[in-house]
Amino acid sequence: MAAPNATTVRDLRRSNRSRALWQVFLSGPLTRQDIGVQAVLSPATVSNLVADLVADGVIIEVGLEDSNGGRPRGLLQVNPEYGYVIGVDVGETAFLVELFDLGLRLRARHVSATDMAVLDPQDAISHVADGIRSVIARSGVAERSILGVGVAVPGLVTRQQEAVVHGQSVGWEAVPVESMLRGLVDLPVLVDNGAKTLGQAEKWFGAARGTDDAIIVLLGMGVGTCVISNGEVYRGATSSAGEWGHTTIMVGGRRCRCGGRGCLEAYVGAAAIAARYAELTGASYTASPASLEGAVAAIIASAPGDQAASEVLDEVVTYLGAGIANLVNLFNPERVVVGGWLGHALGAGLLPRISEAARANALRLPFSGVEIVPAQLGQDAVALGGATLPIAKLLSAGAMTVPVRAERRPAFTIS
Amino acid sequence: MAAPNATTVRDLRRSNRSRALWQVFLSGPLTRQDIGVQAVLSPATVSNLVADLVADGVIIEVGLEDSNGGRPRGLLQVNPEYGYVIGVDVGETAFLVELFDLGLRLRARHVSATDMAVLDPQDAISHVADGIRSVIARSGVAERSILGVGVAVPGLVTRQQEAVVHGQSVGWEAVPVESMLRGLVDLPVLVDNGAKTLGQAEKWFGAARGTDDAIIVLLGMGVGTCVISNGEVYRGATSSAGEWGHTTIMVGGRRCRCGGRGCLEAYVGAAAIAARYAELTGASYTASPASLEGAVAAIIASAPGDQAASEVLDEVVTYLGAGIANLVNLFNPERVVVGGWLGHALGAGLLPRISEAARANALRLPFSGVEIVPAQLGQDAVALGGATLPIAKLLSAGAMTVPVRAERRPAFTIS
DNA sequence: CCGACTTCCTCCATGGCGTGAACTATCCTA
DNA sequence: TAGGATAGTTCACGCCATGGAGGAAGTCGG
Repeated sequence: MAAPNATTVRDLRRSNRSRALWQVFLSGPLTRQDIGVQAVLSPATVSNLVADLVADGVIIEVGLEDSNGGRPRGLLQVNPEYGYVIGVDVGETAFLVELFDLGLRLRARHVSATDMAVLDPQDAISHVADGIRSVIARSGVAERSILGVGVAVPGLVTRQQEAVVHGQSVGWEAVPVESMLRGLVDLPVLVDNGAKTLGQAEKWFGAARGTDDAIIVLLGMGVGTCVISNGEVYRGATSSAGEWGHTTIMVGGRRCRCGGRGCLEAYVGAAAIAARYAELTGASYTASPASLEGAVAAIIASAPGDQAASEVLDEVVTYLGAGIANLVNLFNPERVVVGGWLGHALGAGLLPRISEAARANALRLPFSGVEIVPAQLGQDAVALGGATLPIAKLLSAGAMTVPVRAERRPAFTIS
Repeated sequence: MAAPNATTVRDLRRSNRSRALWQVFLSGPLTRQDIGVQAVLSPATVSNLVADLVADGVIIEVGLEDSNGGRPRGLLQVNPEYGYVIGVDVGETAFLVELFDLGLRLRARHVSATDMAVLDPQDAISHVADGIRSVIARSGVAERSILGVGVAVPGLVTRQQEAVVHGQSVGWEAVPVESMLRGLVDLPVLVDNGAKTLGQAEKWFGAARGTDDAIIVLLGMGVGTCVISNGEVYRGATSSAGEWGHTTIMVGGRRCRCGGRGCLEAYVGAAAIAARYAELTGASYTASPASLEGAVAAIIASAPGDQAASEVLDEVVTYLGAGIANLVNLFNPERVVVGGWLGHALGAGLLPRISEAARANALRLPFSGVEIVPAQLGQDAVALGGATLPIAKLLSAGAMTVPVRAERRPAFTIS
């Protein structure tokens, strides 16, 4: 994970520290020997690094492993009290701000119901800042021990210098969330797309754990993915990779809210399901994001007996299967995780059928190496995912206080 | 490019050697200063490394840069005579074997027309081996100075221990090309999918040069891609990523030779174009791979006046645009390169329309950062791409004779 | 032709690093 | 309580990149 391209012996040290630390964080508690094996470091080096890390308070020794005739192995873990992180979920109907320790135990939470439709970006950000101040106060944690804030937002996030959010669904056009928030709270701020943070949470703690090539599919109002490649979130050139919902699955097909035709989301998105059901039953349909979840749940529940409902779901299975097959063909993952509130609702009973539909549409070979599984974390893990952003930064830096030393040149790029 | 995850100071040396060498190879001739800037190394280190590399004969000093009042800068280049590589294109109708020096200058070529349909894998491989022996003999190069053979094959390539080829279009089922060929020629053998080798060639020397996130789209009988991510070929879990031709673009659509329905290839593949034209004109159509290229060229040429032809091409533009848009949404590249023989044929006149169709189907933001350009290398670059495989291996190893030292443990993986 | 100057490159002392081998710590068993 | 086993630490060693000093190789003006 994030091998910090080392060129000097000092970089090497940091790189090794980082490797050891990642291991302990993700699969701790671990013995020194485990670290050596997993991070490919000699016992002497591990001992040396661990001593440093313990001295810095980043990791702590928690108990001993039982021995059978020899000195017992010490168990090492990241020190939960080393620092704290804040994760923010900027949702379309509510803001969720959560403060965690480094063990990802929730220490404080702040929820504010809001309607993004009537909130301009400036107001939204100041609500977020209020939430941040609130969880800090409530948790009683010293502000200087907070490592950073990770903000998950709906919509595309691009980064030239700072993260800028383009939230089509909430009417945000090039909102520089990162710098705006930095002006309100004096903490490191990291911004990323909600699907990507949730995906990272599933990768670290959920159904994508232990996989280096996975795709987390998120179904809800919108339809998105988080692609994990080589153990890291795949971003592409401007960090907007994984936009699956508006890929064309039916040329010239149904109209989509994005203005296009035949987008996947126009067939398997929550709004599409409700609209299609209404169309079949002749019911008058008024889309309201708030009631959508109940409406879709009702359709799924009534499917066994209800002709229209089961027809709608058949269609969802078909299109979703084709869409997942496309992902399998293009990305060749070893696991596809189906999540999002709609994913959970469908997954319970329909996953085998979706899987079968994917098999029918995918190439045999890539499909044979993939497993399709339900997500393990709920929608509330978006904020947790946000909190992973500053943690990833910490771990990749090896939890070293950055030495003040001018970078020689820009980053490493070929031609 | 391939930062060899260093953990010891020796690894560090090799890593830095590798960085310098990659730079010189890809953007040489270069001065020592250039290397320092691009690879982020101090002048002293560059000097040191270069001295080593020159002593090993890997790079050579070629001329001096003009000075204006100071010692002139020496220009460094990879020594073309340091070693030789062989690239093999296992095509469906011919085998092409080419021997290059490290400057990628062609030194010898061997072509053998063959019909894969009537050739079993064992025979095919022995033809390839003959070709390899032939180019070695013809070039007069000492066998021990040959660094390796890179073989580009049609079909999927998976690698557990050794590369195994699954070539649906040529009827190959799990053929262990790597070990078979290794039994016949005493050289390092590397096997990869033809689209990926061509893509790597475009990335190193062609239209994808200088980009870290690109997609090379290959149109011909089949429809495939090579995805470049972070400057390297994206492979996925089992190295079969990028299978674009059989992604569904039209649920329940036209039948495809893969057995599925609505695959992209069934709309924009060469066979589909010819078949569709025949259907519209009522002509009897007999698909023959050999005549296909001419038939499609004729359709394209006659399009301005021919109603049926222009209708067929309109359709191709529409579907291809949607397909490319899907790639842009999912991978967020900064460049899409359109190649393959059909790509060249279409590209000449239709690229603007294809581009426009892609724009119409892609999300605004990712599309705004992408340029769609024609490929610069022809289909014969598949063998050249094969030759890049052993070169990549050489460069990533820093052209160091591998020290015989037991690896401590498996590779670096998280949890 | 010669010195002054400029720029590039190399050499060297220094501080860091990971490593194997020797050594110490800590437990179990008898 | 001694002996054995396993875990962890210390230390000398060899290797590395680096800044600074100094050598190399040109240009330019006289």
